[in-house]
Amino acid sequence: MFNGIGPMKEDTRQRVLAAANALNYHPNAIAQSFARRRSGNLGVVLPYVPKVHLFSTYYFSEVLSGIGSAVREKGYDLLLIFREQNDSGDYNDIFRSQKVDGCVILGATDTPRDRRQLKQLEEAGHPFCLVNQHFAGERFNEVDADHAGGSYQAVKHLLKKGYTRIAFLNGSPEFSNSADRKRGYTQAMSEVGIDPQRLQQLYYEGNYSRTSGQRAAAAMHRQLSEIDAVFAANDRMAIGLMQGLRELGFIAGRDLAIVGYDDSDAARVTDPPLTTVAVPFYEMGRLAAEHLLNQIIDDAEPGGFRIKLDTQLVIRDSCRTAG
Amino acid sequence: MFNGIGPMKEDTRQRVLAAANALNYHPNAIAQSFARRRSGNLGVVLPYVPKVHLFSTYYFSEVLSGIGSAVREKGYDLLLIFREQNDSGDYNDIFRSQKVDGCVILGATDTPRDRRQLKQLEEAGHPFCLVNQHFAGERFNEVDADHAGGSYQAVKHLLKKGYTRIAFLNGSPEFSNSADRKRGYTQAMSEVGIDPQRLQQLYYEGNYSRTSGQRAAAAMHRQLSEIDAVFAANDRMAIGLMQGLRELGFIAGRDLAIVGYDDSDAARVTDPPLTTVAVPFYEMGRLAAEHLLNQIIDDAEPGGFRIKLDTQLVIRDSCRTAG
DNA sequence: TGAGAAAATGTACGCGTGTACATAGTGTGA
DNA sequence: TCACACTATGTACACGCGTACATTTTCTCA
Repeated sequence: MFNGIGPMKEDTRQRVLAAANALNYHPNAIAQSFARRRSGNLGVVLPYVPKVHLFSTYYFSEVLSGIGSAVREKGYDLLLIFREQNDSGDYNDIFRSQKVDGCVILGATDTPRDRRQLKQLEEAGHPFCLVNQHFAGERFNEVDADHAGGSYQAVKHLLKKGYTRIAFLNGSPEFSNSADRKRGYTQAMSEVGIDPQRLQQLYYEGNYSRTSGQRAAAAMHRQLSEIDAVFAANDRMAIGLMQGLRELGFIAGRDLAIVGYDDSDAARVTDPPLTTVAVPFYEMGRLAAEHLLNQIIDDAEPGGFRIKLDTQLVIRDSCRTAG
Repeated sequence: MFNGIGPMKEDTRQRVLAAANALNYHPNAIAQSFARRRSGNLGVVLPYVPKVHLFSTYYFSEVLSGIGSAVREKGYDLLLIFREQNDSGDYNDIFRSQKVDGCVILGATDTPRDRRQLKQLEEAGHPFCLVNQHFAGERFNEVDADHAGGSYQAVKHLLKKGYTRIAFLNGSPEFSNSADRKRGYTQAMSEVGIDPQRLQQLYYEGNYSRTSGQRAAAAMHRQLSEIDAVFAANDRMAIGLMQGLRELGFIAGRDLAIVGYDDSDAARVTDPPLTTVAVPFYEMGRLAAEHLLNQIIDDAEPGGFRIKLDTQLVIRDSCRTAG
């Protein structure tokens, strides 16, 4: 009735609208969904660990806002789906009940399990899009950021300032962007002739949490004489690291340089303010939802889409030591 | 068919289940919603200012996680609804399309406009619950925290440490919790005999953003000789204030004491760490969704519910000056 | 063993919309 | 003016499930 298919006499149109108004008629979205066999919902999948709240609030809320903005413009609604890690159920469950027409997936990991499940989704023809995650060898829809480039910039900056003994505190390796950052770091370091074996000594690993950064401080402390800078894979770890080191008597920005990653709100409020790499999370969410909905609604983007946005170094005081 | 109404022979039950499995049958959630005239969705309304991302990430993501946890347990889904401030459309629009059976409303303001719209919702019989907001004189469902008490504790703590010239940096007055905090502050100050007129001189107002805290620093600077402590209505403003003051040469925790509010992640990472008031946001979200769903699903809680949780002072270094 | 009650199962209809198709209307050119 | 094409409007059915109610079976107690 209001589907706008076929032209209509303007007069009739007005009369109907008036009547609808008079009767206080409002189309029932569920009945519409039912009839056109489409939910009008876009799912957003978030990793969910019971009791542990979102591990990176900044990242998720930015992406979510971006998705929300795109979704609103397309007249879709946004269904939030928390996915438990231990879930025996796979991504397909999300689509089974047909409550969503497509999914933006956040926090997918490049593990055999997730890979398999995503492949199943693809084979079942369910539209989805990965954000901030790249699956090499697959043709999944994805919106990623150039983390290799961002890391390269960050490390290059440290090198330019004269630091050479640059440790790398990476996050969980199951995320593709961890590998990306490692690549950027390695490239920058290799270019100035630092050999791979040395790089191994400079490598630390956390899990992107502040606590893991703090823990790394202790480990780093043992070889602190051989380190004059640290590049951390996200701001939270960088901040934890700063705190941990401070407790051991080492001040970031004075005794050694620290660079973070994400340019989260927190990076501005630390002491000293954190040099970091800005990632356009909002825009990434927006683009992911936009393109995915194009695909769903208009059958556009037949080949799918793989977008990679630029990152940008933001220089603050945490890398301004004597060096 | 699978509604579980009426008993069934166990044998039949098994056979049907087996068949369903064999045919890879999955009930269609939309058809179910349609038939039982219930969406199975709980809406969560977030204030949305285009281009400006969520103004208090910590608060929203905590509440959202809590809601998510309750919703999951009840077999409901979570529909995110961004509400533009200038929206001519009212809260009723959310229910018109019947995509949600109820709503948790975040960031409602105690303004005539919002009040009127909420009253309309109530009259229309649409279940909803306010979080972190109290409407005096109404019987709306709500889950609030004891902000008057929290503020009272905070200020009392400062007084006990010997500070008496305590300024109050409040947030936007249209939120009821701003008034609550003011009340707690005023009570604590009055109890030690500080007269109302003096309190007016000590009153500042921001809008809960970090920038507004930073701006307040300039204003405060003019009468800094008469201030030895500041109680800020949230952490973000407290942090902005600390930064602003630092630029003017005044260090929190050394030259004057600062207490924030929320116990957000950021409070732990500032220098010095921020004394603040912890609010159980996660629990609040959880309770709101839980009780609201009880009301919706089981017709429970006939009189509605009004819950108020305790807050707790968390003492860190930002209020440890000479005082 | 039979009648009546209770439990189990089967059946048909309705929910509110989209859509394909049938029908009525309008316009154009010979 | 008639035939034809094209456009506007009207109609009926399907979507996949819940549910009320009709029907059949089982059970109970006399």
